[in-house]
Amino acid sequence: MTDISGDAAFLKEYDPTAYDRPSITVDLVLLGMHRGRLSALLVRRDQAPQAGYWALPGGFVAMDESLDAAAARLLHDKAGLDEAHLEQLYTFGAVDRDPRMRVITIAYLALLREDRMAAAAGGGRVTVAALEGEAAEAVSEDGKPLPLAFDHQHILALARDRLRGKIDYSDIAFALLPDRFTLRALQDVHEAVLGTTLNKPAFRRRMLDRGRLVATGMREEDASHRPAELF
Amino acid sequence: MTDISGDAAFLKEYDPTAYDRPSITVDLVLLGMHRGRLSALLVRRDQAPQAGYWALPGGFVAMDESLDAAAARLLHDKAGLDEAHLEQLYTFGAVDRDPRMRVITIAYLALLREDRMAAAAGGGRVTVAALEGEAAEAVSEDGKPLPLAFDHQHILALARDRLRGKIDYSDIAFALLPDRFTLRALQDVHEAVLGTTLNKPAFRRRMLDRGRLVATGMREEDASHRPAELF
DNA sequence: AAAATAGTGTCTTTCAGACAGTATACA
DNA sequence: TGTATACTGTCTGAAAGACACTATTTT
Repeated sequence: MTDISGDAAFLKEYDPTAYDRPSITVDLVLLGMHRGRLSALLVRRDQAPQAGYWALPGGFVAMDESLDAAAARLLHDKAGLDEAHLEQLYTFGAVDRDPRMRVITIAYLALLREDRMAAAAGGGRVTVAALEGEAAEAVSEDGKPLPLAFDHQHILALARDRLRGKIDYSDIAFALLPDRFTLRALQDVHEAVLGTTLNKPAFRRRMLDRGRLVATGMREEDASHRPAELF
Repeated sequence: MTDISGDAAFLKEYDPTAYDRPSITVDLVLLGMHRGRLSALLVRRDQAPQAGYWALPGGFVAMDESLDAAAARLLHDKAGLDEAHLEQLYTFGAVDRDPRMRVITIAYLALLREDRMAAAAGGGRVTVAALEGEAAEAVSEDGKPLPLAFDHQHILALARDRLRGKIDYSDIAFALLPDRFTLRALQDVHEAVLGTTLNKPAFRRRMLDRGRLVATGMREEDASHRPAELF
């Protein structure tokens, strides 16, 4: 053992064009609230492999753009959004994950506000699927399970798990809500993401003690009572 | 907006060989305890760009191996190890991170036991560097800072942060210790990783209550008292 | 007035930090 | 016997869950 080093630096000096190289894509997991549930934006494939299956929107990485830039470009092109929480999720590189050729994809997690999700819901090849159960299975609005292409079901589950892991120590929940929202709405988002039910007073205390929320004096306009609004 | 889909599926039907593609490598961040401090294994570059600088061991991903397989192969070739904690860390894809060509690297975090770190320490082009401070700067055994090649300093810092984030809710600390160890040794590892000092009774309680440790009746052989051994 | 939901007060449990104490090895 | 370290008991304070209560709107 301890044969460290040796040939890597050597190989790196070779003419790069002499090697076969995998194709590199970026896939986006666009998550947001829709009809009270955590949902994802999916595109129906209409081409050769896995036609009819649903896939994450994605595209190739250009030679002159970084991975983050490629993800931002795709977010703009596919969802018309320039501002959204966007973070790298995980890189998937199984040899046969795409039957046509070797494709390595860097998955990005993007969080959308509810109105953006609703705006995209209508289109024919685009759908908004609720994520259900431990495997984050995609389910259409009328309750039917949607079959996912390639390893995208797996990617979806990982994105949901990442969101679950980060939601209660980071600010990402705010990315799923409009500028002003009620504490009840914030708690609904947490509950939908975690798939649990939370204690109301404890939730209020935690959120307010954290100091990230700012009370606007304004009230909600609706049926029953009216809550103070917060950043 | 909502122009989702459209050209990505279209592009994917093109002949893949028609596109330029980045080179794909896997880099390993090999972390372990050494002389009581969290340390990393580094290799000195002796070739053209950044010769003399220190780098993470790495290599190209073959067309017929997955990313995980490539990381495992590199771990075997470079450190002679077949069993170690190995997990994907992050993918780095800045356009100019390597001056020679476009290289995207998938960084993996590998955790080594202390004896493995010590075994590798001797070699000429290989060193074991302690990680210091907020930026996880690499420092040689005689206290000199080691300049890192490319964006490897950044990768190192991210690996250390990942370790910090996971150490107290996962079992990864055990990957840094031999099969049997004392609670004091386990606490030392936690403190070295976190860069803090921990409360002893509270630490004991947490670890024992977790139920992952199993007491062997055996005792340490040393100077003062002797602790029960675990896991 | 009734219903519904926002918002609060308080009790209890849990758990971490702090500190002091006891136990067992070696010199 | 003295020193060093493993190990434990207990107090205190912070925070979460549970539950009941008050407040303010609409119908």
